[in-house]
Amino acid sequence: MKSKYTTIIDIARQLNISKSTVSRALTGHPNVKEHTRKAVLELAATMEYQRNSLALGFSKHTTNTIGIMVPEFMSTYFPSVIVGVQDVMQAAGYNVVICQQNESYESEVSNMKLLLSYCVDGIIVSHTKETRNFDHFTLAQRRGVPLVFFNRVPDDMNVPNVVVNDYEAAFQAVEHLIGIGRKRVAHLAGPESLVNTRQRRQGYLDALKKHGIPYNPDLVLSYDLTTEKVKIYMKHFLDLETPPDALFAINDPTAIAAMEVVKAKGLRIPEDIAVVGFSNDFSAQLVYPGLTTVAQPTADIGRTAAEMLLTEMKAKVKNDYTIKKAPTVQLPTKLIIRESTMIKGKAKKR
Amino acid sequence: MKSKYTTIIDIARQLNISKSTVSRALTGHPNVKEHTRKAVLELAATMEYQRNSLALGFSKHTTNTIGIMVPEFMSTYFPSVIVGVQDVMQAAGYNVVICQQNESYESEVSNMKLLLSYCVDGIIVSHTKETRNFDHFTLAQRRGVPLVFFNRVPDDMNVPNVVVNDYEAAFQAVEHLIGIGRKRVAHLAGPESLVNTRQRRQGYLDALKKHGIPYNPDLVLSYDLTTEKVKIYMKHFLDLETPPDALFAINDPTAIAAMEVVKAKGLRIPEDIAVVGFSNDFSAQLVYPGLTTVAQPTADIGRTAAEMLLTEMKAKVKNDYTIKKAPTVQLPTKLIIRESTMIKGKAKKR
DNA sequence: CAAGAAATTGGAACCGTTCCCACGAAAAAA
DNA sequence: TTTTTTCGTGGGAACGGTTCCAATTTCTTG
Repeated sequence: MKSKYTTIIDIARQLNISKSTVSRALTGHPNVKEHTRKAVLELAATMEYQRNSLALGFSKHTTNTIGIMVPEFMSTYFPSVIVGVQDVMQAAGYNVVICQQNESYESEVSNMKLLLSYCVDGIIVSHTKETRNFDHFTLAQRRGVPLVFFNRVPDDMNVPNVVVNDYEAAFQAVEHLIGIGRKRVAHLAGPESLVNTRQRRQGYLDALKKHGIPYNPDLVLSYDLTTEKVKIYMKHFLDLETPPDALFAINDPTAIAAMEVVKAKGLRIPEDIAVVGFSNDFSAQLVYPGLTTVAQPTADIGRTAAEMLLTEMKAKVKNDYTIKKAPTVQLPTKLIIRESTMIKGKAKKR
Repeated sequence: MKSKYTTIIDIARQLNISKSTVSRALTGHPNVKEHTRKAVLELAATMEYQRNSLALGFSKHTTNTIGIMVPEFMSTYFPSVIVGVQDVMQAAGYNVVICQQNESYESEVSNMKLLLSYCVDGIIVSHTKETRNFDHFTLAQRRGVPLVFFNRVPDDMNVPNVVVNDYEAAFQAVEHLIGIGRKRVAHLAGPESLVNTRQRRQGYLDALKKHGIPYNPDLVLSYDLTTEKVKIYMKHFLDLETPPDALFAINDPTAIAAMEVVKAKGLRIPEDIAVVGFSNDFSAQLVYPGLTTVAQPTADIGRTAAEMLLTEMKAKVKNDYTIKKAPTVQLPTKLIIRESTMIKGKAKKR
């Protein structure tokens, strides 16, 4: 009665048998007499025995648990990916613990060390916007803990990852804006540290080029993804001598915050300025007018990343991606056209 | 070189000292010679030593980690509470792992056992809509692991919890609807299993009673919080011989889904039917027209729950809530009035 | 019925860390 | 100088479970 929980030793003592036998009975080892097994299982149930995963993980160095690290989860993007991951992992008998970094590099490093020190069997990661040093990721690899990245992938690391074609999607989005007759397309880009930022901007640039629209540096701003900055930058755009007639935003929260500024200034969307976002957050369909955006298959991204991680974990000999090419899966996106880019007459009634 | 990570034994061997001394040096025990300490810390750094938390937790039966269990996180409510929890817990030096149940009772039970088997030091919980059996919670208590509930609190358990006054908030919300002249206020309630459902409904009923509006059972429906059901029930309301002129919804996603139905039927909000939600999700301000709703101090709820849990964990002698009253904190709500209940003329321009 | 095979069980090692106890050396007090 | 503290260190138990190996029991089979 010294501790509040039951151990196999308690059970062994009560039944007057050895803890080895109790362990065998509980884990379903075949070489246990039916009579004994039944006695053990019954007593375990009445004593509310529950296996101590710490002890087990400690001795076996594997925990049947994976971690998922996301930079934030106030938009629906990451939660929805997580649900996809849990889906596959639960079916495969793994537990999933979630770590949320609040876009803080410090949190990312400490959470990575937390997961490693708890001997998780694998980690799915999308890094923060502050992350420029990837030592904590290579540390995991050196420890033999498989990593799979999604969405935000460190571009100078050769790691398994699941992404969408940001370049192509951005290209299409901007081409759509040009297609409805816009010539002065602004771009609110994300932080330079994210590979998405660079690829989406390249898509933007190349779409302009293809359609013979000269690149105007005044219409492109990188920012840190905070709402205050969107407002400042969007006001700046609108105060230009010849303001933009369209905006391609790095993501939906950016687009929505920008739309607020446009509406506050009394301008009309899409007549005065058309807007396109990215990711098809839940809010994109709610905002007025409905936001045209690039839909990402979020749940599929999660499921695919989970399956990829399962493959990595099952590899008897750990794959060494310093010498061989890491697997990459690219999932399709889809441009969802809503009122924020629908020219008059074509607009759906609401 | 047999295993991929460094242990204190490796360090001890290399320096030709005992593992006890290494342990002391690493944990900052005062009785270690400065020279020795320096040597250990240096070697630990170059060997990338990292403490095995499993071993530590296993021997000390405490892990400096707390768990938080939420039923879902596709709305902004739970993520925002979690951020509040992390805020306080990180400052207090605790790690936070998040478990998401997808509103599944099974997940809840298995995640609870997962957290217990990993010896977390405490758990913050909001239970799923399916949860009717609370054995997995009492199990935690019997193990001596403190629990703090928020939002959804099991009502026949005496447990520390952080809530808002659902009754009062609902009462005010419905009174507001009556105040703008509505007589036929419908209520889309949640599942009977949630205490919020019952309290908000009681607030609804009492507000009607206070203003002499007879209760009409046709205008109240409980449902399971799935989007499909909202559509069916809302259509049902609108097809009544004398349909409602206002709706009080159990939460914002419900209100927003209901608004879709209203708009699809060509009815105007708020002219034909005014709508009030609950919780002030991020989407409440985005939807058109803006949704009147009861704001909850989500981050504060998280912070308060975290502080309450810290108190519970620090209690030398575990509080036994079978004999004494558990602490409860009730935080204030605020009715946010937006276009969905603004009668003509008063409506803000958009 | 005895010998060998198979089934069942007990004993002990192991996993990494902390912590208590003991011991010698050095420092302080007598 | 001798005694008492203090300091720094080493040794070993403990934590809970699995697993290998050996020992014991039970079952086959000649």
